[in-house]
Amino acid sequence: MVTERPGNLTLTEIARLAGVGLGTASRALNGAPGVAAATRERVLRVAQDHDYVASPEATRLRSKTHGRVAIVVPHLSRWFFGAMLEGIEGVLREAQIDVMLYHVGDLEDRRQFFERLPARRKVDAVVVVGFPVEEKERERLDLLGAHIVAAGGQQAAYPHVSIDDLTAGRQAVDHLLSLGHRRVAMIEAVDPDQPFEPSGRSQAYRDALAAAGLQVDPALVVTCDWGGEEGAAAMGQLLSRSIVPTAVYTHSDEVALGAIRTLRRAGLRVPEDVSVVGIDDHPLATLVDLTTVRQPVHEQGQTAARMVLQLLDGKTPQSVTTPTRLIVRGTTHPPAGQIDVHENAAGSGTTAP
Amino acid sequence: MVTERPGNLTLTEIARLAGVGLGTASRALNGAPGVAAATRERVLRVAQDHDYVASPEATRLRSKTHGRVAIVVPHLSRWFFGAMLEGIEGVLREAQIDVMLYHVGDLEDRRQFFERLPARRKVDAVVVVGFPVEEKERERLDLLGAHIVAAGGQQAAYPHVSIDDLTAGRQAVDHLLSLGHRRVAMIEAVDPDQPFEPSGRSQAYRDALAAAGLQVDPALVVTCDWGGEEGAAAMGQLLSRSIVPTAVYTHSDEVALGAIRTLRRAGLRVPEDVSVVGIDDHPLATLVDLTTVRQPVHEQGQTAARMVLQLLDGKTPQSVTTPTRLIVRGTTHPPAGQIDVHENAAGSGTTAP
DNA sequence: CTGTTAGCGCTTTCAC
DNA sequence: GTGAAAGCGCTAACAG
Repeated sequence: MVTERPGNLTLTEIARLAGVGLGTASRALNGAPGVAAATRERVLRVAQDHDYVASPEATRLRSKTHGRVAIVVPHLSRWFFGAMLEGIEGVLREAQIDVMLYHVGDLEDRRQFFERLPARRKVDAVVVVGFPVEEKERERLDLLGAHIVAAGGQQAAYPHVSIDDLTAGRQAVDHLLSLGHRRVAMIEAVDPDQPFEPSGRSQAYRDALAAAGLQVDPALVVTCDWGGEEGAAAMGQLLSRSIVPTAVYTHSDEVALGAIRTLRRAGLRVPEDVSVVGIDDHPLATLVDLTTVRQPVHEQGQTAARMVLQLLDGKTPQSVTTPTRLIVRGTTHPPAGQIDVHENAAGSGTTAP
Repeated sequence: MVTERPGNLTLTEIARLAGVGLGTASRALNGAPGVAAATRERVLRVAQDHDYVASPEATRLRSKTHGRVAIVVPHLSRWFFGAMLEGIEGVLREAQIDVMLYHVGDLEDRRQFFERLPARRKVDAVVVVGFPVEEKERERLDLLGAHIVAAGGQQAAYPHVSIDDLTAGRQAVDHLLSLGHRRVAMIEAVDPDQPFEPSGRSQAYRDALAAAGLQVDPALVVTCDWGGEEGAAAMGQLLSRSIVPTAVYTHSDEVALGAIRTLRRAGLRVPEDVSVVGIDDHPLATLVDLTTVRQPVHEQGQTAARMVLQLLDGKTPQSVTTPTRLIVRGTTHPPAGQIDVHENAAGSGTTAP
């Protein structure tokens, strides 16, 4: 419990205090073979007493490895990314690997990240969360000389884990269709801070309608930036058009919540007049009784981290697609006037404000 | 643009390629004085061409500093913590400082963190977010030999930034009181994963009632774990008691949302029958028209990071308390009938749509 | 088993 | 100005 210069003795000092050579001290501390039990014991005690820890810089300098991985995320305050981070960090921490965080909030941040590569020579692997890495960026990333894993985005280029947007979207739209809706609108969300990327969730809408023998009516589709307020505005646009939908499919729960607010403010009841479905199963979705498609985000994060571990272990991980599931709650309902269709909702009553 | 072994030449090699000595190369790259312009130019070009970056381990080994700070958070998927993280990371990144992330999700994680001190000898400072550090833990933290800053929690021990819970709570409760409410309930939230800490938000409730000349009725107070579902259950408890409140003060927006769901499911209208107020101004609050007390979380994060920068710069930062502000939206309203009290019939089947 | 000796890649005197 | 040399704290290879 002797502690003066808080825990920064050098190995050499520890060795001297324990009355052994530098090499022996090192071996003892690292559990390397070839040290007498008694000697090891003594060294360990001295180290313990002085709260000794090896200098990571020095250790890493020799060992060529960093024991660190970088996580690159475009957002930090959105639930999806937080949950992903939590999943990744959890298994990495358990493996005693340090996590470095890089936030690339907008295009400029992103450009800088790939140009400066601040993680350069600092990490053994990087996990890219929730955005597709472009060709040019991939070249830069190669310079890191680190393993790369993608989480929450389709990335043919790297081992990755994500949901199938095509399926998730189908689950949402098919649900509306099977309730009997025919005028199904879509609010498609794009991330304004990232390069445009054609979305599987949008394709799913077209596929679902086609499968049901319906035409896509451009008047029923509107695009907005990702986010609740944006979804609310988009719903406003939809309502200003000639044709009013009986159901709205949105790309995310946040957008769905915004849409619902607009609908209610316009005096429309949800779900009696208009049904709304989201994607994600955000923790607050259940609190507002939102029908949605659940994706296991935390789990995806864990899986991504395990893939990193495999990579560091010299193995080649398999990309995985995590399943999604429709969660029927109170914001979807057969269209007004429609005399009950077979499929029933599990949701309980909601209220208009 | 010559790149074979992806960006991992050593300074020695660069020096040789540039036809200069090791020392000169180092000086040139670091913008140190005493290098002929032409020479510096040449070295820079060679380095550029080979995508050279110095080995951080080697550099740090000599320089005794890490250029890294740790952020310790108890939650990652909750908006508050994500926003805080975003604020901190932003200014740190701008200062070219790397961020290491440590999640201490529950008591066990927390114990391990302080016992193992994984950030030991790896960071120049640590930012503790949203939880009070105990005496014992502080001793361990001292071992890090790093600067410490606290964000989002009252920590007399360290420079810190946070809101004043007493004030925030008062703003919420006083609002209800000023609307004319007299039967004001409180759902107080505690973090089940952290040691119990008396909350300023609870004290604010007592203070506000006292100031209004009202008694605290234990039947109107219920405690729950932090979170929406928990808030919903707590509201259920409140409704099962003899006396039904006309207004409910909750410690956070998530809890408020849960409470609202329960109220509506019980057939009570919000705000006509019962008013509800939260704290935080969660981004979704506006989408559900929740009256709340806003705290500038992102900004708190930025401030905390700037404090870190000052500390690293040898200065002594001043702790700061960020102001909060009541945001009146649609979930609060004067009590029904102000005069006539009994028309509530809780739990009956008056279910609105 | 254990002490000694090279470096890991870099920064920083110190001479020239 | 610039090169050579001395470490930063540690691990690994080498002799004892």
